[in-house]
Amino acid sequence: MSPARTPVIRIADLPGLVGSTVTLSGWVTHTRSSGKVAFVVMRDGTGTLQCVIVKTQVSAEAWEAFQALTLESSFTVTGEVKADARQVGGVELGVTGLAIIGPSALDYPIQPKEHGVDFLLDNRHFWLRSPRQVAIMRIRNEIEQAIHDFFYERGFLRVDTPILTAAIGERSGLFATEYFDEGNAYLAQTGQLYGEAAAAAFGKIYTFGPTFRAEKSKTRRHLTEFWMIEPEVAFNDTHANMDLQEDFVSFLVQRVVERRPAELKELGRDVETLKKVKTPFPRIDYTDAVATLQRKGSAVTWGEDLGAEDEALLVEDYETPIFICNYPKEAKAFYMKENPDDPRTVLCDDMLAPEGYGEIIGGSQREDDHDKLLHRIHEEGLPVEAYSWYLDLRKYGTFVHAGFGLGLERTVAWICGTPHIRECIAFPRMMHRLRP
RNA sequence: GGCCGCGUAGCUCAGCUGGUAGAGCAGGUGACUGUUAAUCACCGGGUCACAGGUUCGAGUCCUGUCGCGGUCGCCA
Repeated sequence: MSPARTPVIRIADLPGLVGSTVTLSGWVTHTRSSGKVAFVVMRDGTGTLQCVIVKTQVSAEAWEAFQALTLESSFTVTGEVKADARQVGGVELGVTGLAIIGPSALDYPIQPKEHGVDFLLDNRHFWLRSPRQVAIMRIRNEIEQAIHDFFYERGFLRVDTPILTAAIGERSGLFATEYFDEGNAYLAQTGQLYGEAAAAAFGKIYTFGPTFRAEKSKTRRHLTEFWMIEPEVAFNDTHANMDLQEDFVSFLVQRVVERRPAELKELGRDVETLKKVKTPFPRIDYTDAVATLQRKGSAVTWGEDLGAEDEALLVEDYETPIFICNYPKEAKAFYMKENPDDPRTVLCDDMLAPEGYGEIIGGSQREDDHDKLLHRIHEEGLPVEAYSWYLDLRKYGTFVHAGFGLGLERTVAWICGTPHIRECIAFPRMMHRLRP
């Protein structure tokens, strides 16, 4: 036998409850007092609510409880829901009772004023409570859900690939840790190679997980721990791969535009700009891109990877993301398939987001020829033993296949219009930031 | 790692060609019956990152150290 329970009411529920008396719990974001009338702004994660307390209409205990409320104290309040056009949700609460749950010490670090980003990140556990951060996290959540919906509806299988791996993947920095008698284990930089094995088992797969890069990158586009989504599709070539990428990214953007207008407004994001993100996205051959860049005054020469400045120059003429395809072999990873039309290049693409947000996707058709792949592994000086199972995929029923990796935080940053990627994950990990 | 910049009150910052520490916000006390980062009055609050140097005198100039940020490279 369990006792009768009343459902918990949240601030977001209140517009439908005008005229009724409700009890809510939450935290203080702000208090104001004019002597005998006082105002407390409560937040509960679903919204904010102004609670109006008139001294002559509440008990002495409730009035004293109000007096003792400090910023971020948790409290329970009872009152009548009243329509009030001046309020954000269109309602306020005429308080009849108020009790403190947990008082908040007077030195709560985040005040209703401007703070520096570094200070805010030191207090990330509190910063997350602010309306802007709540909006970013809700949009991130919307994007994550949309990713799962997109692939589920298309018959993809989600595969969770290992985070602890033997050295495999790309050449960039690895985080190492001792692993029993097996020597070092490394935190995964990509699930792709496992994704390729899974694609041969299930046809269409995607991974969704954390990845780790130990480079000492100090830019607004880098984290040491970030979340990556890596689809891999059997029998897709590089063209089908780009079709999937543009369908995917435009789906994510339109989903946020449709379902999260309030959050975009909170962030001051221009929705019209996002609405322009429709397929097809321009596909620019690397060789043509270099020519364009040289015409624009860049010093790049054929064979070099494109720098951040070059990418910005290319993107400035477009309102959608663009693809840069078929880079020189030397600039790209060993597993990318040689371009049969120009063996100096590989069948790959980078998707560059507009407005200077940079690369959000890197993709390629994979090398499916056993001997060519083995040759590339030798060329890169990689340990062949570590890749034996990966080579086996080409030995036992090799298959044309392609895939890509989407950086979640970069995508969230672009869609939200945030200046820095570090606001786009709850607890960012960077070179100089391991806590909170 | 290269280059550029920053470090002054709990927070955001000002502090000129060197002259002995400031504002706003936050906090405390009081006033106010409709405020939206309310307003008004009063109050407390500092090893000017650290260590040297120049100088009669250094927050300010010089050197070094530490910490941090931006940018580039690496990539998503």
